[in-house]
Amino acid sequence: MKTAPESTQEGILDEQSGLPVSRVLPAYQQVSNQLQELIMKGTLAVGERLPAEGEMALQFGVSRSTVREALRGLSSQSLVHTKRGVNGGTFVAEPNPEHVQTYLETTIGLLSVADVVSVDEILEARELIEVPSARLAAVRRDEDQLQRLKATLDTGAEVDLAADFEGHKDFHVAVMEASGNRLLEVIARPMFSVLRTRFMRDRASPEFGAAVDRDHRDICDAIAAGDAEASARLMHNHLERLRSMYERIDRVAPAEIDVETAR
Amino acid sequence: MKTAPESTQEGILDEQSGLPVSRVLPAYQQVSNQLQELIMKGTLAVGERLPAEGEMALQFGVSRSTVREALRGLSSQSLVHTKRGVNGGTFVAEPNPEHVQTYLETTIGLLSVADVVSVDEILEARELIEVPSARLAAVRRDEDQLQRLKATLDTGAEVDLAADFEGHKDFHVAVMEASGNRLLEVIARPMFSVLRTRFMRDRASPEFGAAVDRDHRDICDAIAAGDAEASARLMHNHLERLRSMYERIDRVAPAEIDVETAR
DNA sequence: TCAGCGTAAAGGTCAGACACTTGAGGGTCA
DNA sequence: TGACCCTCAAGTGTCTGACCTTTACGCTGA
Repeated sequence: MKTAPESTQEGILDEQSGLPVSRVLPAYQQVSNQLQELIMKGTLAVGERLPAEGEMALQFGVSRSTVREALRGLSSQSLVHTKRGVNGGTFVAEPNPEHVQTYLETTIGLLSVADVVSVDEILEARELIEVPSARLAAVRRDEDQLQRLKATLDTGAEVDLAADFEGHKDFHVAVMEASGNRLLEVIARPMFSVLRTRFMRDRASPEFGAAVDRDHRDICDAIAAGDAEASARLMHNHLERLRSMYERIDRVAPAEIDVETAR
Repeated sequence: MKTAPESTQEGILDEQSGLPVSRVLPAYQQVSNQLQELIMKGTLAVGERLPAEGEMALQFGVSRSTVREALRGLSSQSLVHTKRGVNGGTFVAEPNPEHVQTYLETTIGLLSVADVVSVDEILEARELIEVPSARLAAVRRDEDQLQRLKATLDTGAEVDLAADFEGHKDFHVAVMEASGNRLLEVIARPMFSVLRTRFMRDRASPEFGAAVDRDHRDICDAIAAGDAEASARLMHNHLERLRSMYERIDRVAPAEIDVETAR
């Protein structure tokens, strides 16, 4: 009988009619988990060097390959990074917002194409973050940030569509930098990128580009003037304009997009 | 001379006084990058099975270990998952918001302890997201969501401190669920968790706990009534109360925390 | 019909070897 | 003395080939 007591096992039947045990994990998982915990708890400090792969293999009682698989997982989460050569090794990585942004960009992108989150949700989230950002920027921006913000407008004769989109992004990034909250930037930037790559194929009309540009200048002026409410309001209007374009794109062929029809 | 022409190389000197080349990447990196791109482009569809490790090794012209290291990286980003046994293999994972939350939780936690982002910034970002969430929830919540929201308040006689914190979290999560924007939830939940683990050691006074509870009930009522502005306002006040406690904790010994002194 | 068992495909793990990278230290020559 | 080069060694990167473990599927026999 397979259903024999399995007596002295510490397990007791729980209410799910299964034993209160957890699934066996592969060795590389366990190694990875342990290391991650050490890093999170600060037992392994930022910048600290982990033992060499071979040494860790001994300590964990596994082969070097297993340790390496664990390390690959951690390094792809940017928790550690490795260096070759003498004095090389595996080091606890310093947390870097850019890594988070890269990760979020790919993930939100996937969530979007898989329709787990809709474009509408992204737009809404973006608005929730960017409107207050503009408000904060008006109050907090220093001279440097203001200059950088203005610089994103200096496209002048540039009418290249791709460059336009770039400038568009730069402007919004600059606003969030000026808001003085890096976390907001980390979160919002990936949303741009996703929207951008999702709609990049579509070419907005020159009129639309001009309208966007005008919006940007108005917002910039409001921020320069330190007018928080105007900044927020203008940013809101601007994002509404963009939203209507995106919605239009989702319904009709790209070529038909126009600032007029998008209303 | 080592500085010989290296003539026919396609490289031309760029303005950075370096060749326009990119750093040589380890094989596992290249494999990982290629696979990631295929997944992002949709060439490998969600749920699709990748070739067996040995087969990929042949196709990429590397050893199986190298392929495995690449796969570990992808799987720790939840881009793929593996199954053993017959009909096992590596499959393109379906995007799952929970994975993102887990990742963000660890990362924001690290950014916080490393002081790359301050607690203030997290609090501010949280407020920016949660206040509008409450406003949206008031308008959009369906009956189910409202019930779940109310359920988080039914702690009754429970005065357990840890459970209190749990309930606290559940309430806020329920509000964001009711807001109808999953992306917001994905972003905001990790922020709770970070704040929570960062301050869990500190025991707020019973008076403070009671005040929090009262806030929650008021917000819940406003949402139930569909009063968007009241919901937003109450949520704002609530978060201000929490903020003042956190700030207080950052300055004084945990034991001294009190709803009165926190003002 | 169905329980049980064998089988084979695929991932998981290991041991050992060699290649490649790179800083450090020492030696050489001007 | 100082600049340059060479060698060495530590450590990661990669490969090979073997064996273990898991698990769906299909066969077999009651």
